[in-house]
Amino acid sequence: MKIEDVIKSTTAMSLSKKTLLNIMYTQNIIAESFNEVLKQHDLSSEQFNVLRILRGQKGQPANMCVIQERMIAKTSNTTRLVDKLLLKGLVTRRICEENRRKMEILITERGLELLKALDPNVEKHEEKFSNNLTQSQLEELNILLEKYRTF
Amino acid sequence: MKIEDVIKSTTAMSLSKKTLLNIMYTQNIIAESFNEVLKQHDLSSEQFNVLRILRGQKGQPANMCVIQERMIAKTSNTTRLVDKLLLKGLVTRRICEENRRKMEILITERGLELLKALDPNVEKHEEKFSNNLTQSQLEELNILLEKYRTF
DNA sequence: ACACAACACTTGTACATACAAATATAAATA
DNA sequence: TATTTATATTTGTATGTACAAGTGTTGTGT
Repeated sequence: MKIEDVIKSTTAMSLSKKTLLNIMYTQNIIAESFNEVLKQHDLSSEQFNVLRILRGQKGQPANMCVIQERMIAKTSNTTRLVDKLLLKGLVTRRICEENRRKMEILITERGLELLKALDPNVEKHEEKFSNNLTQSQLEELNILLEKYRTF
Repeated sequence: MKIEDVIKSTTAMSLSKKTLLNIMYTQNIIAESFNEVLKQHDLSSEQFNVLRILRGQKGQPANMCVIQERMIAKTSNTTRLVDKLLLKGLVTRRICEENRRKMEILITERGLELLKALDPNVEKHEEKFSNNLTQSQLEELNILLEKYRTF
């Protein structure tokens, strides 16, 4: 479906605007699909993101700054996301003794199990969109997006 | 900046995942830039979107369904967005007499003036990102995104 | 040692989203 | 006509985001 049809635009629009809307809308479609995957496990995509980062630490605790800088949405409120994960028993949080300003966040066994259960569906979700493009088209898309961002 | 550096990824990831993250992140950058443009006028991007749709009606009232289906984020809560715009005097709302279930939303003179004042900045915002790509690269990007969405 | 800035994180408030349930009106059907 | 179904919109609750202000801890300069 062309982006013009998506927003039922009647008048012509510039290529710049069209491209921008196309990216915004595509992200929206991806996000909705991802939420669908996570819904059955009562997890938001942002909570999943935090868990994914913590698993990547491989046993090492992560403090709030580290989580923050690895998030895709850099302005997420990490404190509140971790609060929610704590309530669900998916992470632990304790004060870092070397620097009492910092927090040490760790993913629990239960958190790891949840991610493991989600893995196949997450992968399916990621590949679903790429299926209609060849490897070189995907590479081209990545290059174009990266260029688009650098102004 | 490559997407791997953005999320400080240490391990390799599939091209599918990389592409998906690239789109998500690019949207985030666009959204932040747009908020910057709107902030000085105390408008959120979603509120702007509603106003933009209403201007497109060219004097014809729009009901909630029409607004909803033209939004980029299809799950926005239109009622509350219109509530906010009403408080600011940027739109009017009245019950449609032909079908009392429907609402007739119209942009006010003040709303039109606000959009007019924003137009140059919005256009600058849209073109800022496209500047590093040629026309044919932009067209290619649009084609790839559209393909990416259709699975 | 003391004052002060910098850092790491939390909290408050307003706004927006996601989803389900509720309300009101119109259309369809028996 | 009465009942049911569909349509259009609103409302409630939980979650997340944006931004600014607040709290506690550490580092720096005098």
